[in-house]
Amino acid sequence: MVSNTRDLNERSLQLLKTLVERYISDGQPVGSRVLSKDSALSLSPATIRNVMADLEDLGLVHSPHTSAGRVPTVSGYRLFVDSLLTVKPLDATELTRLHQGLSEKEDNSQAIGVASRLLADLTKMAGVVTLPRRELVCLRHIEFLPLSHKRVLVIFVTNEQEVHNKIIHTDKVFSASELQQAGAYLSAVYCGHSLDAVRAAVLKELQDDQERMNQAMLDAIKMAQLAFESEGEKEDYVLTGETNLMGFSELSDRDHLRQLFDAFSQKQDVIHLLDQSMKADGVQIFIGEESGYQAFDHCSLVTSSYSVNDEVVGVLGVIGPTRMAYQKIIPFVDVTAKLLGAALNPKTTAP
Amino acid sequence: MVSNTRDLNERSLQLLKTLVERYISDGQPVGSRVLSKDSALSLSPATIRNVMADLEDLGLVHSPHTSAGRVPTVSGYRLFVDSLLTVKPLDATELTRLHQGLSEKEDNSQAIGVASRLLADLTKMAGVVTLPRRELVCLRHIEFLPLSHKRVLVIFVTNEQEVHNKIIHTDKVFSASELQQAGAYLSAVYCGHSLDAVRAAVLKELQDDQERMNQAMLDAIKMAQLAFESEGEKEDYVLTGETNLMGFSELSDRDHLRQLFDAFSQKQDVIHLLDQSMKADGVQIFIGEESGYQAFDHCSLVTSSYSVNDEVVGVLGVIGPTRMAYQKIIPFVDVTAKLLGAALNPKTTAP
DNA sequence: AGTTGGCACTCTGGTTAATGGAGTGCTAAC
DNA sequence: GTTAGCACTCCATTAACCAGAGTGCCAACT
Repeated sequence: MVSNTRDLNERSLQLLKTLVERYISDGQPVGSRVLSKDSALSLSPATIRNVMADLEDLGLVHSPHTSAGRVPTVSGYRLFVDSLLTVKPLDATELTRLHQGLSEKEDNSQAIGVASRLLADLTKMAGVVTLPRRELVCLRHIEFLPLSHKRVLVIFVTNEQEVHNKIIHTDKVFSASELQQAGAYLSAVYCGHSLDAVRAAVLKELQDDQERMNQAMLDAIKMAQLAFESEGEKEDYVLTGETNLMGFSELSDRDHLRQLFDAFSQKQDVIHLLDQSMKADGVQIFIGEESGYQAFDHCSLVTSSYSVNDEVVGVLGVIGPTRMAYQKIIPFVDVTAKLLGAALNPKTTAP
Repeated sequence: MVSNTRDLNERSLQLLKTLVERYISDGQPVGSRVLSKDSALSLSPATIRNVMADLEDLGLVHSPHTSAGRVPTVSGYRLFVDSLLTVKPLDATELTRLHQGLSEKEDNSQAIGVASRLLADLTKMAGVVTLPRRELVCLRHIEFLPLSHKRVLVIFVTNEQEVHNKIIHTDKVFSASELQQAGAYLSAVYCGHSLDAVRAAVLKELQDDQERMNQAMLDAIKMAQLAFESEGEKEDYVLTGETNLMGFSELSDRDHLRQLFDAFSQKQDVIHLLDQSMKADGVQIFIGEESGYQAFDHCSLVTSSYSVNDEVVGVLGVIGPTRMAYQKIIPFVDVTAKLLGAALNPKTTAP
């Protein structure tokens, strides 16, 4: 079961490679005869059958039934993408479409949407892009509006133009003008800092001795604390082209499909998965069950983190059947990530 | 092909009714024998066959093949829901769940989401709720923030706590304080008016002689015009439980399913359809092809508009296979709409 | 020792035929 | 107008069969 490159000679690897390539393009179990013709090696089908038996022992390929050809297993795909695969450069039309779509957008969230759509349209699979991380984003403006029942509406703007809002509950009733002052004060003090930094600073203020602050400042700080606490949880993503997945026979089973779409609408599992690939940079791949989520058992996920100002802020990727053209998808996801990073307006730098 | 109640005697209608009910509950074409037993009328299967032949001539039922029972056609369903159906009252547990879920929410958009989920969960089909109409909503606060390149970020708050934002392009560059003044001015003048009213007032100002306004006021008005123009287009809805639809055998065809889900993600057809039912109040039903959208050919849509302060502000409904339990769904959608209307915080009344 | 041709064997997928069941339409009798 | 009876049609399931594809293994070859 150990699938290590060292266990196998050059020839076996070569054969595994052509087998995977062939299976990816045809979708049919591939037998010894076609493999014999397909591979550069000139070997008879019989020899190839011997090799196949070895590969099967190693758990790299699998035969659906006695007289079918072989199909790559998850480990087979893994070995393929890790050490065998030769990436295909993007073709020109795809590249131009990417460039066109992702040239400077005036609106970041628009760029996210476009990226997701491009991923889906060009790969004919599902495209997913996470929204850029909040913590790394910097505060530009904040204000408060009074609501009824000791509730306050917080509106804050980050980066160039992203508007967020939240309702907080306060201890006492504030007048509109008090709230306005608080907003002005906080805007003045914290503009240009990242949300992370603001959160930290606010906490520190609250712990420090509060002698030197007047009541209004203290109230403002308290509200800021409420506004920004646990603001990190609302991660989200834009998913496009889910319906493309319904076309694939390997996913067309009703139950699988349903599990998958359920996962999409509950979002949680997908977010976890994407989060994982945020840590590593560069392209990351989850093949079939590797993801650990049952819903994705028959899917693969090719992701790449994207960065603004050399800082990883999000992840994007493609979801499709395990049998996907990794040679093309991998570079494709890679450059899309880079282009998206470039397209996003850099955050206004902190003073 | 004319399916008019007058063309048919009581007995035929009675039989059609039991046929539809039976088909709804079983999903099998219903034959003369079962119908003979099911109906209160004591008629022999042979007699029933005669009646069925009549109903078939009228286009109310249809036989999948020579020796299958009958299945209601779209007109059959239509006649059923229009004149034959006896509504089933909601059962207690459903009612309590609705009440619980839709008791006063602090956040309107939260209530919308809950309503959608309840519709989906309790019917085991897909639930949809449109966001409340913007035009009827009243302005509470507006302000402007400068962006680069003559762009301005508009943030406005409507009703109690809904925050909207938009980027507009201005003729000249404004400073932050100019923009702040403009916001303050507009907020002061137009707060409490509906967006519709504001839009109208702004236009009027621009057409009137502008002598009595200073430049700053004029700029403010112009920006308001930009901010509110064509703001009506962004209609949207919350759809839940789409995946429930994958369970129905009549929709499980890959192509149909895909069309349907495509329609869901493109939204526009669904919006059109929902818009239509916004006009009529009370429950509205689209059966199969009646909707006019191919994607919904095998679906039915039961909707009801919901109102706040006696004004229709949105629509909600359930999407499922044509063969759905209309007797239950109709009252269900009806009360959900009423409860949602009640749950939504009434808009702050205009002065 | 590795490679190859040959051959028996297995499994699939499609086609055909046969059978039973369900339900109809029609006719003739009530 | 209603009903029983009957012939007929169509579907679904099962079994049988066949051709095709591909394997595994053995014995022969290099």
